[in-house]
Amino acid sequence: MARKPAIPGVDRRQQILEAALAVFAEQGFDGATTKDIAARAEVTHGLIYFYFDSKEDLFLAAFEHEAEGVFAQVNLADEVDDDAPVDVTLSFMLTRILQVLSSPQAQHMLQVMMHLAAHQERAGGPLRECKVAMAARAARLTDQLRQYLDRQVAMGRLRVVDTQMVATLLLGSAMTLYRIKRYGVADKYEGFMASVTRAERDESAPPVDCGGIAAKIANTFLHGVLA
Amino acid sequence: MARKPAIPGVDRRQQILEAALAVFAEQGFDGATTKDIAARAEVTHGLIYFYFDSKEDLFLAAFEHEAEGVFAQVNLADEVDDDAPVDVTLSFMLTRILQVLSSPQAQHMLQVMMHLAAHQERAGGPLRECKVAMAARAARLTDQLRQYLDRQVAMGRLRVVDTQMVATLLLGSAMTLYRIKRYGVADKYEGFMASVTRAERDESAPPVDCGGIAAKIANTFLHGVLA
Amino acid sequence: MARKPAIPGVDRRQQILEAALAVFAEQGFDGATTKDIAARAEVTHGLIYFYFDSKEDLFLAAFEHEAEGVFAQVNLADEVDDDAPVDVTLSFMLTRILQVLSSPQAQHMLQVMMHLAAHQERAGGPLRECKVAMAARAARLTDQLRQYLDRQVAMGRLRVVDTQMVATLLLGSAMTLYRIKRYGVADKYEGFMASVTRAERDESAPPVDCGGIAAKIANTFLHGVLA
Amino acid sequence: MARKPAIPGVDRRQQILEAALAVFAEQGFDGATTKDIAARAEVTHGLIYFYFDSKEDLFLAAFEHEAEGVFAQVNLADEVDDDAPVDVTLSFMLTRILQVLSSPQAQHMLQVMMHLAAHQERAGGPLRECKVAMAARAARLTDQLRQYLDRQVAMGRLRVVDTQMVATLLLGSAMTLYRIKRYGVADKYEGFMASVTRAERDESAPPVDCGGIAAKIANTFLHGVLA
DNA sequence: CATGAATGAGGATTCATTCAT
DNA sequence: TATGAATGAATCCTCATTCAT
Repeated sequence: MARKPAIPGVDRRQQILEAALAVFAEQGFDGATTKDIAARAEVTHGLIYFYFDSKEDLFLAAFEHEAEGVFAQVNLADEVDDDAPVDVTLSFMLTRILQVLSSPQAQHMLQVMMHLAAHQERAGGPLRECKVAMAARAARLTDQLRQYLDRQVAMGRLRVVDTQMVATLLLGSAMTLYRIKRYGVADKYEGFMASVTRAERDESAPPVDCGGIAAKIANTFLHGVLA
Repeated sequence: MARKPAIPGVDRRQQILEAALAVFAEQGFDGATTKDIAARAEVTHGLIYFYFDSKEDLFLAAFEHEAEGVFAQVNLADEVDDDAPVDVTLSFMLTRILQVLSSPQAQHMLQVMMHLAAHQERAGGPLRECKVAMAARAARLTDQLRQYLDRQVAMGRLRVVDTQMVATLLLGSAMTLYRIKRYGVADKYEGFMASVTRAERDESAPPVDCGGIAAKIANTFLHGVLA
Repeated sequence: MARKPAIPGVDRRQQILEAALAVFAEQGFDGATTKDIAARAEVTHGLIYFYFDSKEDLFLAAFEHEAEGVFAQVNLADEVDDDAPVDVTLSFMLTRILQVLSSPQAQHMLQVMMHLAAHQERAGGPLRECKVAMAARAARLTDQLRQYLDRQVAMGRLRVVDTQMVATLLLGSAMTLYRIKRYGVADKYEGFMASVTRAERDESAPPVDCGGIAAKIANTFLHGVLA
Repeated sequence: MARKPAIPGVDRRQQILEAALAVFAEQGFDGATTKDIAARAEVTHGLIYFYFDSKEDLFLAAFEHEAEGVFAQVNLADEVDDDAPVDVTLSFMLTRILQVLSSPQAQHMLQVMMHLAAHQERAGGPLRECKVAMAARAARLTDQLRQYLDRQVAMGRLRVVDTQMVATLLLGSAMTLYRIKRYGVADKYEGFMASVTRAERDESAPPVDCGGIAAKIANTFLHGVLA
């Protein structure tokens, strides 16, 4: 895991990849410059083109590089006990996801995803495959959660609802709260759009209580808010 | 060479503003070029600088121009009947919001907001005030919803929960489902991130059933999913 | 002499001419913008092109407009008394010239002349005639002074010298000292190039003692500095 | 497309610097275009920005680059013999200065100085430091000459006069005559302003007789013109 | 006369990309 | 591998100039 080895010949490619993800996260694809990336990687500008064919190529590589690692860690299917109480299992799943998304690497990736999501035209190019790949990975997560819900419905533990929708809302809610906890403006501005509006640089933000968020969400969705 | 004020009723400034919002929505601030905007507005490149001082100025103007109009239409507080059944009122509120967000203008604005949300560094400049202004507007919505929830809790119609969080989740969920219905990839890729990953150009997309979405969300949050 | 009459219809052309000279004086031909000139003249940008064909045309007009007036005031030939003592006459002539150059109008003109003098290529265009016209006017001054010197040499009051050169040096010295007194950096930087290096905006500079400068120069040139 | 470091001995930066000085000399700061400079340097437009941050940066670099070299060659103090006859020493000093100013590099520099001198507003920016630096260098020259004069006054060889003024006039006169000899319009237009009005491109102008000019000036100032 | 909107060419600057070394 | 110089297209912006009203 030698990072930035100063000693030449070691993994410059790696350095570039990491720097690129960071810069793309902050500035977006268009806003990022290859020179910035080189500087961040402590590498000469030209070297980028030894390892990568183009800015786009670099973007793809940097993104997939991290995406692979991050998503490999989340596999809801393997660890689920269908017989455990629903609230426990649900909390557990959401906690797991939030924990993975909390890693610094995942942070950059999520940020890049937001840029990707915002773009339209540009995505007509090769960046599109990136979006599709992401969507697939995301879909896998939702699917696993939905399948769990389906089984619980079959077991009579949950009432008959649109499980696809519920799975989607559960995961979306987790993301929303996570972003607010991490970047959210204190009290006033917390809101559904705050999630979209706050994304400031604050690497040193306090760790988020993943378990707590997960539990609150699970409780709300399971019991509802009616008296 | 003063040309085409031929069409006298047409306000060039307006055309530029609208074209700008559309292009910024598609490409983001960095990706958009003033030339593209001019072309879209069917205006010469130079004219932009007659009306606006800079690309940034144009961005701000275009954004605020629309934001004002859009948010003015959503005022949850005025139309709420505290005595009506909770599910009716809640559905009504969410429907209202979704309807407003469905307008083409709002679409562009939302897209731009996503770009804004994704950026970090760039926001250090004058674009930041834009984000802050947005956050404030968004917060107002959440607040109104939360206050309604608070009153219902006081009336004993809802159990005691974190109303701020619930309000946030309700609005966030509405947004998520809306995006999926409108842009979502059919079955497979619908997922919590699909909301973030799909945002293709499809002006001719079928109208979204705002009332339906609202009702489903209200039902889920109110009653929970337990059997 | 109604200046800037606010009441429309009056001499807008005049206003523009004056503003143009001032701006050209400060910024040079290339540095000046027609918009700046319009603003200074409190006139709309477009109006300039009603009165003048082009920036160049305006430059020429503004320059000649003032040059005519200024140079008309200096006519050394008419007022010279060949029989008066040389030092008196010489002082008188130099004083006269310096006084004329002290007027605000002349200041702008001189400044513009410096810009003109500095340019080469550009002068290949129509600005060249401007330079030539100036040179002719300047030459007339030198000639008149030289003719006076020639007559004094013939009268045996001056020794036989290169009168053309002396005339040139006398006028050049007057200019040099004038500029230093008016714009010069206090003590340290006064120098032969200071004349070329200092030309700051200071409309409110104290009036220069034209007579004093003239007397000192006359004395120096007449008697020399040897003990 | 890295091309022509083919000619390895040629320093591109140097080429640009020289081309810049030449173009700035001809056109002034505003009139010069970076494209012109690039063309003159036989370099692509973009390369300028590899070596310099901006047009202004380039201007400063080009100017100081040459100024340093030129002024280093003129050091009146070192070579003066206080005991030699005044006319000899004075002629020597002026000759020295004129010779240095005759070099092609110095020519460009002087031209640029004239542009600088003519400007006011623009100088409010970073170009101002340029002017100040120049003024200081010029002042050094005058000082050295004045100190020599002071010593001669103390030795009783010169009468008591305003040595600062005389030094200034001597140097100014040298400059004036030099310019006239080099660029002056034949007979008619030679005059005190011709110095300011003529500055045409004529690289192939005949060499100026520095010694002759110097001698004539020294003679005039020392003995005066009275019979 | 006067205005202000409109135009288009050009200017400084940036940036992805290439290539000799 | 690695460097850094070099390229040229594209970008944002300015400005002289024009013209309908």
